Amino acid sequence: MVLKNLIPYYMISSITTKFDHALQTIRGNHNLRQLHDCSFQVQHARPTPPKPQIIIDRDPHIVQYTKSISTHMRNGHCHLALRLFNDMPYRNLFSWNLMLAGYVKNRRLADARNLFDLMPQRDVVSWNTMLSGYVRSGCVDEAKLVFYNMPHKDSISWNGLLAVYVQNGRLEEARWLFELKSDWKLISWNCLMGGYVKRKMLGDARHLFDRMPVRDVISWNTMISGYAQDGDLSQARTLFEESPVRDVFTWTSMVYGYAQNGMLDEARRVFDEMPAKREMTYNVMIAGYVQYKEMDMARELFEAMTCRNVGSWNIMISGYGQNGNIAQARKLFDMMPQRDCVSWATIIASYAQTGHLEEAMDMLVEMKRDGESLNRSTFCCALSTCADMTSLVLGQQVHGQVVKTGYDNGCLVGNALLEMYCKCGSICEAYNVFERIQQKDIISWNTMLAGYARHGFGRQALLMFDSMKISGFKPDEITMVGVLSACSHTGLTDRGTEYFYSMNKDYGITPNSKHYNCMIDLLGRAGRLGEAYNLMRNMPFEPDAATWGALLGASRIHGNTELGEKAAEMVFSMEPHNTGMYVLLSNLYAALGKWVDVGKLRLKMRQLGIQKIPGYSWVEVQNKIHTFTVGDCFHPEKDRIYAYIEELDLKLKREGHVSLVKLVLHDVEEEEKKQMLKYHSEKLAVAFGILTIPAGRPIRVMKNLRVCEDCHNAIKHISKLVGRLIILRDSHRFHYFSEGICSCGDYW
DNA sequence: GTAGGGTTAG
Repeated sequence: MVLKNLIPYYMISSITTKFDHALQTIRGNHNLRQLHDCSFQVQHARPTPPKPQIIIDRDPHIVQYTKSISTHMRNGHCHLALRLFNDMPYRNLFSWNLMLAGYVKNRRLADARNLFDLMPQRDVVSWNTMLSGYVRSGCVDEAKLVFYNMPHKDSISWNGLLAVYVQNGRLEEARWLFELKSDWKLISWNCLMGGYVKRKMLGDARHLFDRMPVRDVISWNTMISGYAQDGDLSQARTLFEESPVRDVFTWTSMVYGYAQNGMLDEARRVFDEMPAKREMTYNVMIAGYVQYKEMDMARELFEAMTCRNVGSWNIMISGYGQNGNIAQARKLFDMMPQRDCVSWATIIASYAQTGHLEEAMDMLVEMKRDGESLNRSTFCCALSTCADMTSLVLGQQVHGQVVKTGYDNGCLVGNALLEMYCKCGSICEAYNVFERIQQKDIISWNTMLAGYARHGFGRQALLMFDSMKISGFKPDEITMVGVLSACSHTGLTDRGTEYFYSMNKDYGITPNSKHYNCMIDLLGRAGRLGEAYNLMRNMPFEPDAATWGALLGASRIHGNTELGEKAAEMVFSMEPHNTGMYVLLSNLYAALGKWVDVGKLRLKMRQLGIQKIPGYSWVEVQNKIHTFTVGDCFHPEKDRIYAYIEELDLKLKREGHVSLVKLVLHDVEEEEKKQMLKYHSEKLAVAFGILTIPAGRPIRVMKNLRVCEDCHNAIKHISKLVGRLIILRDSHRFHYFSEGICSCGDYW
């Protein structure tokens, strides 16, 4: 819960074990063709003994075998189980079923299927086991196939099919199936109701709940927690009062509901009333305090706990981390009697979030030293940290580890890798990663698209958009932000406008504030400041700092002081310390030669305590800069600039730094060039040739002055030639980019 | 010693 605000939602989902668990199988890519291409093989080395006509189930020898097989399977040692299985003098149906169930439990669906196909005979348990394998892995089609081929179906089989629909959000089909027969077991009622609750279809859930012939504590809990999580505490409370049975989940759901919605006193009242509390309930209550920044209350309860579990510690650490008290977080972390991977992930995320990126990476190293193996969640966390540090070198190291564990073609880790490479400006690598992801999801596509857009590859971004649609993905809000920003950064004003106005009709997406901001940016860049301003005025919501920032950016490009000052004023009223905007305004003045105003602005900044702008000088950059965009391809000195850049690259390489400077040039089609020329007035320097410097290492190198004088001078020289550097900074959480400009030699 | 449901926290 606490981490939700820190890292992208798909990452937080991964932290819950359940998701991680599900993920292992869902991403395992078990389509039918691959089912047969698997490692499982029953050895036929020893001649098959004469098959006993009657299966002697109680044969003590066989029972011994099956017991051992079961133990091995429980411990995840499939190969040992298989060896025993192969060694058995003969195999009864029970042992086959046991092996099958073992494979299913260990997520080795392909092996399970192969075994299933080899079975000399199958009973309803075999079929149900196979079905459950597909159900757990979310393979709807395969599950259906198994279900329809089953000679005999019992309530478990029916429930399996229902579950596979429910779990994959295919509630219409589930509903249809449910109406087919009337003798559903309680478990299936609960299953369908749970599906409605998960989808926030509380009306449907309640309807079902009211129709239920029998209810058990699970039915009540599902409904209560549904209301509680939806914030409908009065309904939850009513049901809670009515419920004939309550268990720890019933109580905890109520505490959770109140705590989540900030009704901490109510939550505490229920909590105090609750008999026989468990750590879980304490943790929920503490997490509530943490979320509403009541760290003292959280601490008090934490101290009062007689038996804390790892989760309790983790919540407290995350709470301190989130509230900026990193020292306290670290102290608790060091005090912990036991740590799990989440503890590490939390402390690392806390460091990363508070800007202590180096410490974050150090902890990562320490974590490995401590023997904690990186799992998917921690890999994601690590990669996200690398991305925030824009440290390609570290990111590549983590990537190496990922490859070793074989997580790299999974979707979750794949997406994290993708994001890391995109943020570190290594767009080609990003594309390689993208291609390797076996089952791409919408996030993969969105990340790749946004990556292209961010780095000025507008055309590729739009191509991505098309292939994404061809692959059967429906663009979502985030996709459209990427598309609009791609148009904006490529000068495709008309196309962007078209997308904006038709996205509701075409994809059913109502433009949100981010889309509007993109549009304002798009129009502003094209010099259509009036239109941009009007659009802002007619937005269905109040303009925020980003909106005004886009206008300020446009005003800077087109030298419109009046609008620029107004926009800046608005930004500063909302975000007085938005350094990027100070730089923009300062550059607007500088471009118009208003040096007096520049001076005034700098004075004001100093008064505000903004001595140096982090991220805007070569020495101080460290964390903020993701990509330096130098000049445009029509720059008169373009060739010389590139020559210098290459020279610098060589020099740095000679000093032993790997791939420090990377030059990316676009292939621009003739027609597009014309469009660009038309779009950019001569004054503009908009991204076209992109110099991408993975900021982490080289910058740190320079900070430590380990770079030779030559290189330092070369860098200075480049920026002088270019005249100015456009720094693309992305506030990645919003997929929206604001630009700051640093004047030549202006290393504050 | 074989197959099916709800759940909190990080």
